[in-house]
Amino acid sequence: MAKAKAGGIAGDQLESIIQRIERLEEEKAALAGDIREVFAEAKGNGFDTKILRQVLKLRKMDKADRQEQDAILELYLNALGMID
Amino acid sequence: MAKAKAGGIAGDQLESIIQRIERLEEEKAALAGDIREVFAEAKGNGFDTKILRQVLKLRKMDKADRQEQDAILELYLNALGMID
Amino acid sequence: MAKAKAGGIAGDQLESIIQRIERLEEEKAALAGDIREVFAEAKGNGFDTKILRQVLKLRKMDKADRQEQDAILELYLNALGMID
Amino acid sequence: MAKAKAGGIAGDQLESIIQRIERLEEEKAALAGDIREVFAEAKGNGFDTKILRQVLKLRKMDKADRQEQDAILELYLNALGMID
DNA sequence: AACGTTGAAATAGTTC
DNA sequence: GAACTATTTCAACGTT
Repeated sequence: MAKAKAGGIAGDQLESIIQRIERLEEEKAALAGDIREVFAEAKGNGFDTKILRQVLKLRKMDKADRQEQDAILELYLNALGMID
Repeated sequence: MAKAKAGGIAGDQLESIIQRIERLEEEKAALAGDIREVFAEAKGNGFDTKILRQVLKLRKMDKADRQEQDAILELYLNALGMID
Repeated sequence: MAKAKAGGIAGDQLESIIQRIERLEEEKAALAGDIREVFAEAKGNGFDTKILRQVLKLRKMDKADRQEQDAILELYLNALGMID
Repeated sequence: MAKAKAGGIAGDQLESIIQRIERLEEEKAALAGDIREVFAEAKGNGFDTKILRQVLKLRKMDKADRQEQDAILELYLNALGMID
């Protein structure tokens, strides 16, 4: 009900939420721009961006894979009553 | 060898590039997390996140095309129980 | 009215497209149901669905990882002028 | 040991479960591919896939809530150049 | 039964 | 402008 009338508290809250998110998204977009620049620079130095992306992707997957391995190990140990 | 760099100086460069990008992506991911938090908080305060996203989207489009603004506004007012 | 000038070729085509997709989606939904059943049955036999899902996920990631590895290898070989 | 099955008969069961699910998921993925093809074909015939998806979505909702139908209809007719 | 989490689907953006 | 990739959105699942 608090939010029933416009211009009320809910209106202020809404405005605040929107602004905070828009601010964060600006920063995020700026970082995306920085990343693009690094790629462009790398390309200028003769690196193949496609390969670069593939390397990055693989490293990310490896990391995720390791985390999965740990998670499943823990899950099994847990199921066997060996931890927790 | 100019094209497909490997080893030596190029190896150092490659490492640097990878690290810089991974660092920037971490920061980007952190911001994405912050944004998620704001949404979660808003939700906790009774806002409908789906509609919030529509509002954000519309505001972004605005610079280019304001046409759907009335529709989304009505949608949001409706969600807030301000109009039937 | 809809197909207003309906009866036109576009109307027929549209109808056909919609129906084909809806049919395929029904089949897809049926498969999703089958999968759910297998999980339920497994659970009934004492298996932990969470672990099951984790195993499935890991197997999928392993496969994807292998594909990535192949892709990057090819990319490198290509960059070195060793294939194609 | 009943809870956390491993080895022997349970191992066979586990393998069977995993295989059945992976098989079903393959079929599901194949259907998703078929659907994508239909969309691609429709696109080739001049249909707007985005609007097609909206139509599908609306038809699905219909059983529960027909409210937005008019809007999407106008949208689609417009896309087909039948109005405005 | 709502909540957060996670996986799939869709859209947007980028590159060639 | 077509294909590919990245991001965002949506829906399902398990959890509390």
